[in-house]
Amino acid sequence: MNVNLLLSNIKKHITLSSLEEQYFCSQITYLQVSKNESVLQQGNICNTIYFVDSGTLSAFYRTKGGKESTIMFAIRDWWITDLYSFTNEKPAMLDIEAIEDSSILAISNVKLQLLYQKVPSFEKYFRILFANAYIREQLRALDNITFTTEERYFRFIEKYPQIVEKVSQKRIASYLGVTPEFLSTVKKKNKRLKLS
Amino acid sequence: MNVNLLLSNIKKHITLSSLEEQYFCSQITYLQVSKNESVLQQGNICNTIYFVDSGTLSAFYRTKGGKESTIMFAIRDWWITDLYSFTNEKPAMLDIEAIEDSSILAISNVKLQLLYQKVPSFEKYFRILFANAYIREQLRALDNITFTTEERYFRFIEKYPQIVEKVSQKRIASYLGVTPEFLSTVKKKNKRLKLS
DNA sequence: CGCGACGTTGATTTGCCTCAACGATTGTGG
DNA sequence: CCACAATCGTTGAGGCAAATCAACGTCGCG
Repeated sequence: MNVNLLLSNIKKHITLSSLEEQYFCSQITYLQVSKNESVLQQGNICNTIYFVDSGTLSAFYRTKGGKESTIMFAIRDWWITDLYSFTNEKPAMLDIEAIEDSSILAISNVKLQLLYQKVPSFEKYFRILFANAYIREQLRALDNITFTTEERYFRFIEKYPQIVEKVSQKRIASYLGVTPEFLSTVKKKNKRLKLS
Repeated sequence: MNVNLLLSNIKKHITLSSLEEQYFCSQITYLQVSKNESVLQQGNICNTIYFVDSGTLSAFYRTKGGKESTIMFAIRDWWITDLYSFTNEKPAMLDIEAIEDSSILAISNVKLQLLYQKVPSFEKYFRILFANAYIREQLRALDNITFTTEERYFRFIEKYPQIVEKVSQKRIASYLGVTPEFLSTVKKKNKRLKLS
């Protein structure tokens, strides 16, 4: 396992002594998941947070009708979990799956609580992470209630080009809350405009 | 000024020595705002976070077209700020206004950073707060992309009855991202259903 | 090779918006 | 304290955006 990416992510926000770094690494576990493999299923309690070292994961909600609503994508250098289930120890609403072969670092809830105690600067690290996640989601809500589908689509591909590379049109539609068919016509319309 | 509500909120998550508590209180400022008064205007840098001791505030985005998109409401016992502007020290996208006469406790960015240093358990407090805020916004995004307007309306009034008491229909529509007219017809339709 | 998922296109339907008009309520200046 | 203006919620007519359903070509995969 390779913790360099994760460590350099952490060091953007806090500094660790070499002892602390060592302790942290001893708490991390490594796992590889292949495309379409699941790391969390709706109904189970999510007791792990995942850091994507390589590959791409997606978290989504499966409605009774069988439709999927994508909550988030996680590419290289992103954390992902069902934070609701994780913090409240309630059954997960979300599924989390790899949408390509991926290498993942993981830390359990129990070990994270210990980590907070032994290395309090991780409180700061996750305080910053959650604040940023909150800001992102707030901006997403703003987009959802303010802009048309078309505008939201182009704002998305501008904001997350690295995700667009990795993820099918269908999943982007599911993230935006529209049908794949409609996304297709939006693209076509704008292609014509560009050419003329 | 009365800090009891805020202190009891904090003590749900962390414990403070009496010295720490005293220091914290010395950093807090008190302000009263009357209905329609603004505490933040789009374009200004937001360097304060606000805790609502009594009353109700709302944060919203004003589009070029003059439409307003409500990002959040803050009632008694809630924090509110433009966190994007606050953490990045960039011009605020949001306006924050009192929608009824309100009593507010405030702490500036500078003082908050000091507080983190002097009383590190506040890292934990805000870590938990931001995590919860993140979860809430994620669930909101899920609602936005998964459910119809009608379903979202009833989920909202069920989830936030205390907000519904305080806030006009127009603002709820603006929070849900629909027109007040349409919300009106949704209500009417369901009133008829209940009666029959 | 053949099956199944994906992206595309078109016809039809539906949800929601726009605009306009109206009473009811709130707020405000004389 | 009243008269007037302004805002809010409601209702209806008409239009547009997006969903649904169905059909088809393409590609990756077993």
